[in-house]
Amino acid sequence: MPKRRWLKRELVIERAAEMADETGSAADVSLTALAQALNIRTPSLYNHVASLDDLHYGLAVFGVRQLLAELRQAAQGLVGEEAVLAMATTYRQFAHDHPGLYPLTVRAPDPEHIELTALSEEFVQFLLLIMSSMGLQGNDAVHAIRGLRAVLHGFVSLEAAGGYKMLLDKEESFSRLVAAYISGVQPQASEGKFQLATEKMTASSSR
Amino acid sequence: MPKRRWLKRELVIERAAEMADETGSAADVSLTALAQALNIRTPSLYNHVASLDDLHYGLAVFGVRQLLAELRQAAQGLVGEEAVLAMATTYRQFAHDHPGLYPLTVRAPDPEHIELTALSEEFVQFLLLIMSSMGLQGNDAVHAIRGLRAVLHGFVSLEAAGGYKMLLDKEESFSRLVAAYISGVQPQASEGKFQLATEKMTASSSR
DNA sequence: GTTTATAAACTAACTATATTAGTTTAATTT
DNA sequence: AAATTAAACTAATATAGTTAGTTTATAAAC
Repeated sequence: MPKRRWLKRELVIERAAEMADETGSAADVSLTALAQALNIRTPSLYNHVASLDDLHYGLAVFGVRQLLAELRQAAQGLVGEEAVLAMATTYRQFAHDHPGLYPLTVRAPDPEHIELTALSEEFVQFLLLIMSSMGLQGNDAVHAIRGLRAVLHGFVSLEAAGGYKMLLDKEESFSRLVAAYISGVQPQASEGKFQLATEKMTASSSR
Repeated sequence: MPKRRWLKRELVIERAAEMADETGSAADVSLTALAQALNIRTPSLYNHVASLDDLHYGLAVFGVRQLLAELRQAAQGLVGEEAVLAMATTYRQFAHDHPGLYPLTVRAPDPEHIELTALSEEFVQFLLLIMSSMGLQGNDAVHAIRGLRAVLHGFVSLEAAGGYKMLLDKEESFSRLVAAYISGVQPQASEGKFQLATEKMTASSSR
């Protein structure tokens, strides 16, 4: 029974990610179960992760990196509505394929966690680029990103929670939702496609 | 130290709800902590709840009932866009006021749980009524409900997750999102306000 | 090639949590 | 006043995360 040296943090997290996606939730990947899957004793895991929380953090990094990569690939070469639609479809697919990992990608990073914070920032920049191709810039673009993430996350997490039990086609609900949001967020045609990043004086007031 | 007889399930759940909203998560209301708050020993809780899961179920019922009541009151006497906006504001406020309870209101009920299932059905009926006042019926209305819940849940849960860290006003992001969704989901003016419940042939295709 | 150092495994033990079994007792009902 | 019931109790168990201290295979240094 040799003392292996090849077991790295990355492998631990990958295995945990697999297990989380198999069971559908990261919450029931216990250190005990993970250690068993890796053929080591539970306390040995602490050579690779500092705590259960740290494992979850590692899973979050792992998940966000993969999600961002897939979204980038999906939107590659596309602009405007097409880019948003492609991204939306891929986002939803990721949530379906990774029911355990996905929820961990949502929690905003503790500023102390530089790696995840940087990834989050990349994510925002990527979305800003897409919004720019939609003709949205400055504050408008930030509001639009917040809205888009809310739409996507809301739909896929309600789906995962078992909502939408009626027989009606969920894909159509999703595409209608995204379409409705896009059409509602698009700048007026009269303003020209590329406006400056100045704050628009819209009707919506803040309190 | 008398053996009290006044401690009922309802009181246990109310106290648990308070604690969940204080700490911000139902997950860290342990039976031990709850028992201490009620001045009883942990196993005594099992006279009122069957398990930790059952406690969470009780909290879900408690939360959904309260949420639905507040939404009904908010939408009272309003129709169309105004009703939707009032409901949206109240929904978000509920999530803010009840950070521990709110997430439990989202999980779709196990069909075995008749009480929660009935409440869920009530919820849908309430939303259908509002959609009807928006001129949406039949499948259109169901798609619209799914979308609206996604929008609301998505926004408030991202907010709770600590997203939206930029300085930009969150209230404005929210009102823009709801406004965008409403404008995108509204039936075309040319079709008349009350159309029949026939399926529209829209562009969106399902795969 | 032997020695040394290191990192990763191990065992043992502790704490906290949910849960079950069996007992006692106060409050209600007869 | 007696009998019943329900809600509290004590005691004990299983599982989870975690820490401390030890052993040992691998990698580095001589």
